[in-house]
Amino acid sequence: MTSKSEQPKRRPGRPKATGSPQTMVQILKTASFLFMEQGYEKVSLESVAQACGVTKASVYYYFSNKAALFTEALLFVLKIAHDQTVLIVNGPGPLRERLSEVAKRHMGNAHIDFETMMREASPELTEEQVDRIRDGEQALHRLLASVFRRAMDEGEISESDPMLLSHVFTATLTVRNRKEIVNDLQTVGQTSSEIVQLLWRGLEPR
Amino acid sequence: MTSKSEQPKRRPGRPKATGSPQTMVQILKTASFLFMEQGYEKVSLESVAQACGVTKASVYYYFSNKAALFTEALLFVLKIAHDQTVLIVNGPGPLRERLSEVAKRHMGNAHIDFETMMREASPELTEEQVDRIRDGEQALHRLLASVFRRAMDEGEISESDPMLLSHVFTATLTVRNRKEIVNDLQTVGQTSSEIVQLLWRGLEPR
Amino acid sequence: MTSKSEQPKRRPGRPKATGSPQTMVQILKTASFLFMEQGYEKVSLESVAQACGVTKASVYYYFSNKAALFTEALLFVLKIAHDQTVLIVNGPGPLRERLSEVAKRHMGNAHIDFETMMREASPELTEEQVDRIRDGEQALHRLLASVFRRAMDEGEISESDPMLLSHVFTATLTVRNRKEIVNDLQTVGQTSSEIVQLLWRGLEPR
Amino acid sequence: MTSKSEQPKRRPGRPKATGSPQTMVQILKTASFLFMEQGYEKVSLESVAQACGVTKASVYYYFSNKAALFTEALLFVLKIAHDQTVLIVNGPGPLRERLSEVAKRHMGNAHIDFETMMREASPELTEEQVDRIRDGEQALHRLLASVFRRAMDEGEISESDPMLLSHVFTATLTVRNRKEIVNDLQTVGQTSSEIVQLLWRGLEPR
DNA sequence: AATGAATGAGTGTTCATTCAT
DNA sequence: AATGAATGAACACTCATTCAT
Repeated sequence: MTSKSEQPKRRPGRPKATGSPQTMVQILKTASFLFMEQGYEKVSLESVAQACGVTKASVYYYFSNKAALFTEALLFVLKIAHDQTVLIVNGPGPLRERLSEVAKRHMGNAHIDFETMMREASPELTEEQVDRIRDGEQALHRLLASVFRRAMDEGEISESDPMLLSHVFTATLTVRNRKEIVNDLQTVGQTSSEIVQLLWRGLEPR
Repeated sequence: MTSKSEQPKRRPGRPKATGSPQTMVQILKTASFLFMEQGYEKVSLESVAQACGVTKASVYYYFSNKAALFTEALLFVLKIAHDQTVLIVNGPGPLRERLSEVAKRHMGNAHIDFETMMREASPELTEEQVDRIRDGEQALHRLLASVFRRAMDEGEISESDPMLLSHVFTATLTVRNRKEIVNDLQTVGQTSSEIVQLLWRGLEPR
Repeated sequence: MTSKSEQPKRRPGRPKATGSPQTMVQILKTASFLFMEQGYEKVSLESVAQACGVTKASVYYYFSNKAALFTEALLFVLKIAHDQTVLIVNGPGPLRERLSEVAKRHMGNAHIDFETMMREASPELTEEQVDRIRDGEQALHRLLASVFRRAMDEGEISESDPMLLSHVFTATLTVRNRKEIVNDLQTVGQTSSEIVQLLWRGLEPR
Repeated sequence: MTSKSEQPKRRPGRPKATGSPQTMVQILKTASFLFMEQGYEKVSLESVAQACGVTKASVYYYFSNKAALFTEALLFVLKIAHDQTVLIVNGPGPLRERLSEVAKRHMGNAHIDFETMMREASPELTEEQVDRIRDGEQALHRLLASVFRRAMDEGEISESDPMLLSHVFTATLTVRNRKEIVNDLQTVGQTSSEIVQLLWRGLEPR
């Protein structure tokens, strides 16, 4: 945001970034939603454009190709998810309730498995793009891991690999995609609570 | 009416060429692998055919269209997974070790989130096809749920919804898709053990 | 039907002609019906085979390819039409009534315009095949023309080119394909009578 | 809200390139010709595209699918035929000569039987598309019927069903497709005259 | 800043045809 | 006499991408 106009043509990093942010943000939001809902292949640039009320060519005006749009869109949602999560985990109350809250948030947004989407999209992305997305994802996991680490240090939860714990925690949340489960239990809120409770107490009787 | 009705009525034409189901099974196996690895859209019938060393038209000889092939392929892997799992869960030893074994098996096979794949493919499948796949999937979950149910009855694990438990358990296994995790820990075997342990003991300190 | 077994391999003319006539005739009849109903392209050999309860390969056993089957099928129906027409035109009664009868017959069978079908099929036929069909068609027209010729000689109808007359006569019969007309008038019989009357009296008032 | 609402709101982006409808009309004309010559199935979009010097994808840019192109193409020729016919039938001179003129025009254009083509295409068209084409066709028949009606009222021709008359009249014109006839008589003009004369005077001697 | 037009490469699907049995 | 298996060529259709304006 600072020294943008200094260099005449800065190649790496976020590519085209001129244009009224209005339209660009609109495209980004729409694309994010569609990608998270349908995955990489199923979303056509035509559909993104239509949903924004612009033409395909306009999308290309802001994003050099589908891979770039996908990358920015994912970084966009990861950023939001991260920010939301920071607010929640740093909030007050016992860890377990904060985790339930995080679970509720995630299960309300993500519709398709992140890993599966990446597996689908990776072949079309540049290495750099994959790395950037991975970084965004890692940030989220590092955030959760740090929370777990702290909780272990304070004896709030028992000892284990915090990073693995973060992955297991988020993996569990994909249960929300399974219709039978969520329908049976009616509300996302209830499901998320149950899952966290399950994870919290473990299988072993005590 | 001569000597025709004496013999078991040998059907005319080229006999079913004992080695022939080979091709069909070959296609089925290949398709299963590719679909589980890349999802529905990404797998082209061309690629399936090529991987089998036959032509696209040959695939159509055995399966009337992509949706049909997909359906049979998934039922194929679900059947195998179910059979494998039956063997393991009915085996000897403590539940926890049997679950680790199941986890190891699953993580060695499934590459992409089942739900995500179904979400991708559903629009192209007939209702009946979706139902058949769902049934196959349910069978697996019912199997696990019954195991959990029994373990609860015997006080081996603490009480909770066994079906939800089954979904959470399988969801956790998708962690294997996340390269960093599995790579860091080197072996699928170790990861699966750690995950089951995590699930077993829960987060709460005791 | 006579000196078939004399020469070892007689190439020209009707090609393969072994096999139980049963099946062959069945295929011929079925194909005739389908071709007359749907035209050349729309009829797949698969559909012919299925309608006969045999396999595609069996069709090939009797007819070397689609063009050959088409040719034989058309000659088959033309022969029948010719025979039927001979019976009618040589019958008793005034010409006008015999023509109405011919009209009724034709309109009951032919569903698609002969010329249009030939235009569709010609590019796939050999010159010889086209000629043979044309000959069969011509025979029908020559038959009608001879009838007209005789009627003119006897002063039963006024003088004109008998061959053109035959073509005009048969062309008029295609009116039967136009649903509105035939539906309005309810019966094929009535329509054919009306058409012949129209042709008979002409437009000019007298 | 500044100086925006003053100007007639010049739409952004590349203007409609005055010469551009060229391509669409070109495709329409070419398709019309090919469909009228070869029918629905035989015309591939590839061939249409090639004949226009564009790619298949360009055809799809203007027409959403083959059925749509077919519909527009037929409406296009029906419109032209209607307009031409209006000019002729409303012209001066005796009805018989005007009909000869109409015959000459039609026989110069239509190459395949309309009904047969519709029978071939209908299964692929939407109901609405079929209706639109039928409407266009009916318009032509109603036009001719009205001419006949008037002529009957004025005693110029003898009484009969004017709509049937229109169908018979146009059916007769398909004689032009039969090569032998038209070739024998050398010119379309002469054939059309002869046909109309035949229809005019009828078969019955006077 | 945004667009209409055009394209090339690919996808699922169909079908006539062949051949060993 | 009849068949199961396999194929190649075509076809309708989609989509990411480019470019002049």
